[in-house]
Amino acid sequence: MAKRNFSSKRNAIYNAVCSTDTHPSARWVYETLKPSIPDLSLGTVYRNIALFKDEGKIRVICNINGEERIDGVTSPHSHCVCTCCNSVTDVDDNAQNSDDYPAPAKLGFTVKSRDIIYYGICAKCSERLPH
Amino acid sequence: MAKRNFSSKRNAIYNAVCSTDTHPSARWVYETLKPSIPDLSLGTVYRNIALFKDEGKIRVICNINGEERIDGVTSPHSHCVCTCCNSVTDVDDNAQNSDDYPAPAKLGFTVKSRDIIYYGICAKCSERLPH
DNA sequence: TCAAAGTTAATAGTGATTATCATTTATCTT
DNA sequence: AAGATAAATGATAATCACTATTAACTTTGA
Repeated sequence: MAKRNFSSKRNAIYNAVCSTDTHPSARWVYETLKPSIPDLSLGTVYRNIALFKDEGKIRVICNINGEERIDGVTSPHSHCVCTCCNSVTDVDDNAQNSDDYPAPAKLGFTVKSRDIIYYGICAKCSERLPH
Repeated sequence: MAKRNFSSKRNAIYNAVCSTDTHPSARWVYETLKPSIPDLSLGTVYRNIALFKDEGKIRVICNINGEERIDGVTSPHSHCVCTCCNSVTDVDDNAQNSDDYPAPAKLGFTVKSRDIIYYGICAKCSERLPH
């Protein structure tokens, strides 16, 4: 039997993560919800994010400047990380359409998931900066 | 003109990183060198690792349990991260042999580098654990 | 020998994350 | 509706990786 969910704050946190494509940090979620839920505690945000991770409802994308960035979309796709503005954006990558990874398998490594991250400069930063 | 290097500790730290394929953390480097260099300070390890990063002599692979894991090999290759024992191992991946990433480029994203990480269970853990 | 530049140990500080715990809230009986 | 139980939370302190500071020590080149 699935665990029931008694908590409106938990829902709010999950919805906040899922309703953005910014791949937010825990602090972003906290600061975003705080105005509409004034008695929200940062600990609650961390606690529930940890819960969602365990449940597989969200995934960790990367760690930028010591902050973990998460994603509510768990279907396979890749990410672009801008080393200038620290934005994390989605990118559909044909390379993702595979379940077979011969190179790790050859080493006896059982692949559960694969992450591809492109590091570089996003479109906005390219425009803004001198060429 | 390249900055000169007057420091034997700096060399020891760089050599420690390069002479292992464990993709160590700063703490690992510190604890590995401490017996032979008793007056080594953890701050020195962090400071020099930051320096090597700036110089492009080492790269950051991932962040496991809050710890940054680094690699002295900067030529393109992928990594396997065991979610059981936290080992990080190299894997040669044909997918690395490309300089052209059409999917991010389509979004105006300029790719500087790409990281592929396979998450799963390493050979040792597979043997050791019940099937 | 000497001064300037490089490097360091020791230490304190920072910021993200986690643990603790008393309190509040929701659910389940009766 | 009321009491019992379990779930969830806020507030706070603690932890842990990492960074900054600073005074002392080294190396170099003159």
